[in-house]
Amino acid sequence: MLEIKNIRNNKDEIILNLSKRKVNNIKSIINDLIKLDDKRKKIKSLYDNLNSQYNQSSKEIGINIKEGKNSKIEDLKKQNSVIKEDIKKTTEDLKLIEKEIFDILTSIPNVPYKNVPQGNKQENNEIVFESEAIKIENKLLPHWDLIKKHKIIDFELGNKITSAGFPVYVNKGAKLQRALINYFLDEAIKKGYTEIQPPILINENSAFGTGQIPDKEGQMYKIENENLFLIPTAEVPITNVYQNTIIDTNDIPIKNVAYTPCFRKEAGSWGSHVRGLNRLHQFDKVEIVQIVSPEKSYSILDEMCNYVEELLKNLNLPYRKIRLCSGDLGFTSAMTYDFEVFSPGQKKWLECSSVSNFETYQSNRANIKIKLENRSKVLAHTLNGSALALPRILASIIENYQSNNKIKIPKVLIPYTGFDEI
RNA sequence: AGAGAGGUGGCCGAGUGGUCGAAGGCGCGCGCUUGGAAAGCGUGUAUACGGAUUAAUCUUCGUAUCGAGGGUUCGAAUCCCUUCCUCUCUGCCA
Repeated sequence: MLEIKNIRNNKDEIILNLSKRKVNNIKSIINDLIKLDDKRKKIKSLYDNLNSQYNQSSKEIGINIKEGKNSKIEDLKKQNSVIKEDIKKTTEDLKLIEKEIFDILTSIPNVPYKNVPQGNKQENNEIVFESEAIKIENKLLPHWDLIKKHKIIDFELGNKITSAGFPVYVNKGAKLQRALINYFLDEAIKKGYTEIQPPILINENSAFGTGQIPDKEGQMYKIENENLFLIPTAEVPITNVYQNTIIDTNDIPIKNVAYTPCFRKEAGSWGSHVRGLNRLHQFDKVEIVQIVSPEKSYSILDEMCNYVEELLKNLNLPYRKIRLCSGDLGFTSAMTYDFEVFSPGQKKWLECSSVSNFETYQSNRANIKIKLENRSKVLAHTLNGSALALPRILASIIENYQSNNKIKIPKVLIPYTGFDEI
């Protein structure tokens, strides 16, 4: 959620950058918002003054009771009963306008960073890097055929015990999955991230804090009668660990990593692009999260991207790095890089990581601040990235490492799998 | 799940209707002291919003907040209701 103060101070810049997104009438929305806020300030002043008067009278009544001046007391009480009516009315007005402002603020997406390319189409995304040596051989099988052939993932079994989109990893498939998780966790720890094992159910407050609700509520599985959601990503619990905290500047940056399963309804998804491991309702992901000071967040975004790239290089998978255009940018993100691995069996790119800077959009909702040396507090910048999401990495490994009747295991994973081929 | 107890500032803890945003202690910051440190002394130490001030921070005044929400009262940390959470005992269970 944007800060109203920031909107007031940098109105033109915000309108300019927000208009890169497909938000209708952004200029008039912002202008109306500022008018509403002006009104709010006036009402707040009135409210404060009335309460001040009321408190003063109440104090005087107390003093008069002690001194036994009964005649004055009745006058003061009468006076207060009049003020009380005004306070009631003003309180209602204040609540109403605060709600109105809040609703507008939560409906505005994050402001794209200045160097986010503008556009609403896929081709407006900027390919920052693309691996060369990509195998395009017709004999290469898609991963769903290889999976069946080698019996490492069973989709029908998942259908039986749950429903579509919940595969069962079997035998070496399960071991490979576990190897990837451990490898990703260990690498992140080497880079200074602290491992966290969070709950995979979150409450409404946490879902609001990172921006899943109200915007993406329909994408999450909700637990009936509990007001809890299954996490769509570890970003939610990990970032919300710091909700309502003021972090000392010496404890910045905060770097956390977590492995969790992730659950997404993916409502409206259908067709060939959901085949095999391409899109699942439950999948595993290792997520890195940083909470940093505002002036450093973009260099940290680069640092996180470099880390993700390093993983992809170590796995020796063809990949590309994409700077998302304004139209593809997530609601809460100011700037996002996507990483895609190549699937030679499908002859297409698969998104396997998304690294984003949310600037203060999440920290304003979740109330995460940094206390600076001079005792002032600023909203922190939050960032997160998949490092990495498993299924498409797995698909890419299976397809890229296929040969004859085998699938080789990437070198870096062998210590984790204990076998070098499937 | 049943019975009981309880939720107060970074932490501990006092406060059962009146000037209480809250005693006292610990911790931490700053200053004095010291060759340096400890001790000692002094002083400061919540958050949000609004006003004044500022480039901004700081500062200052006002308002709100003692788990959350509502109620009683001129006045609520204190009384009442609802709700969430924690602890102890009993039950169940990986």
